[in-house]
Amino acid sequence: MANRDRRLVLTSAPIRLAGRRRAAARLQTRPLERLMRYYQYVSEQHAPVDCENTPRRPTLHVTSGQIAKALDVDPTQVRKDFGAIGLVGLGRVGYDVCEVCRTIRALLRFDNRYEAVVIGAGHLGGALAAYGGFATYGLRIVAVFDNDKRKIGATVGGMVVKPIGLLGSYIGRHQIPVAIITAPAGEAQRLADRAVAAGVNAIWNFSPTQVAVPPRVLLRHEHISLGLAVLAHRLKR
Amino acid sequence: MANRDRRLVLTSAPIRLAGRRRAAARLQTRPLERLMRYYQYVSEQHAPVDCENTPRRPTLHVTSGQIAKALDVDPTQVRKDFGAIGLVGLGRVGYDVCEVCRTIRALLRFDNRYEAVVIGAGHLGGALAAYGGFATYGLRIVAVFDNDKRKIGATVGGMVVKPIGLLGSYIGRHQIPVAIITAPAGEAQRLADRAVAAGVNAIWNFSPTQVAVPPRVLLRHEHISLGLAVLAHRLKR
DNA sequence: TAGATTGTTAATCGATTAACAATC
DNA sequence: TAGATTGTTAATCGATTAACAATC
Repeated sequence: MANRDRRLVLTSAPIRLAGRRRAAARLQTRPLERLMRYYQYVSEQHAPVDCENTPRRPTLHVTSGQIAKALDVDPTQVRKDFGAIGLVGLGRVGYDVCEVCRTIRALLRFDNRYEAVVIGAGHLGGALAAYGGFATYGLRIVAVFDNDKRKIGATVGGMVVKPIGLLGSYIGRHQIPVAIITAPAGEAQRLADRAVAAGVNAIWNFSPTQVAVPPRVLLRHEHISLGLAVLAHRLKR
Repeated sequence: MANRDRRLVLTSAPIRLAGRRRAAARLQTRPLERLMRYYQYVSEQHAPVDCENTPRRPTLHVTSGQIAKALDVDPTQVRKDFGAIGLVGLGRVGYDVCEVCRTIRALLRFDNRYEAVVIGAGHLGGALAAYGGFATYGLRIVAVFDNDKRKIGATVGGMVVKPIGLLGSYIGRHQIPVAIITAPAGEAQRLADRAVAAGVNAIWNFSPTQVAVPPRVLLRHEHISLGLAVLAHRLKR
């Protein structure tokens, strides 16, 4: 009975939105990453191509057990995470695949578009610039910068590499919120400083070193060698 | 006094090694990653070039507070992690920089050499193959495979791209323990299966999808878009 | 010595897992 | 109905933080 009341509340649009806002505000990195993994799995393995826009009948379902097994997490964890973002399942049936996808997309704001610049036109910078998959999550790379004369003017991921000298004015003029740093360790901090000074709100750092930014700027390190160290250590035991 | 005894024990080679083994066996992913970050920071910011082989006088020191501040962790955490791997500091002085580096290198077996193949000669595969930084941690990429005729025969990171058809025999003949997968999502599982069948002990997966492997095989996903989702979500609040 | 730093215990916090009634 | 699955509470576990004596 209490449960039934709750579902009624949750299907009422404005209150449900408020619920989502609260949940979003509270989401820590770990739960966020789990939601992301649920989304990847469910959208790839279970969802019909365009189910997010045109829900099908009969509805497809996925159980917490399926997700848990595929992603090597606890089924209870999945149900808890889903409950926390307002997803309600059906006993003996599971969760509506399209609703799962839609809810996570909305919560994580995949449909908000953000533009980014890549700083460093090396192999990794090129890989990121050329990778189309980020668009799914709302990120579009719009420019690539480098300070190597041999790279400036070359085409990377369909974009002409610009000199670092133009970085600040480009970010300012186009109000770019994200800078992706793929420069070598020795230059990462200096380049991050320039991007921050020009006004970015977030730094996504792929250089193999730590960079420091003011508290107002979001920072995420993508420590690739760190993953390697973990793998190597386990391999060597 | 108790402390003094402990230090004497720890400097006795065989017992110290046993201590390390125990510590290593217990290390979970999180602590391992922290140790790795400590190493990166201390070796980059504090260590003289070759201090691991030829310790300098006067000895350089680093405090848990310095490390904590730079890496945004708790100083107590640093001291605990260091204590757990047998590092002993000096009151009011800190930890011997070279000893920190040497101990972590030994514990994480950076000097053990492991060979790896890259499967997928796209931008990301090329970036990994060309990146020299992995050598620091013991990984050497020795071959790159692809099934695209336009890529086979091309040179990536100094290596000639081989056809996927040769993957199994190459891994078997050279006893390659690690396969790095940078193929598109749709092919990742099939390629992982082939690498596993050929005998690799570990899969380092950069494809934007989950792959499944038998329990005997180590698996590490490097979920790059996952980092993006976290960043984007925080940016959008 | 005085004061900064370590090493360690205890307290807190949060995340994970177990258990099970409610549900379809 | 019977049985699989959800939703939720309680218990466990581990990680983080606080506190402080010992140390240099």
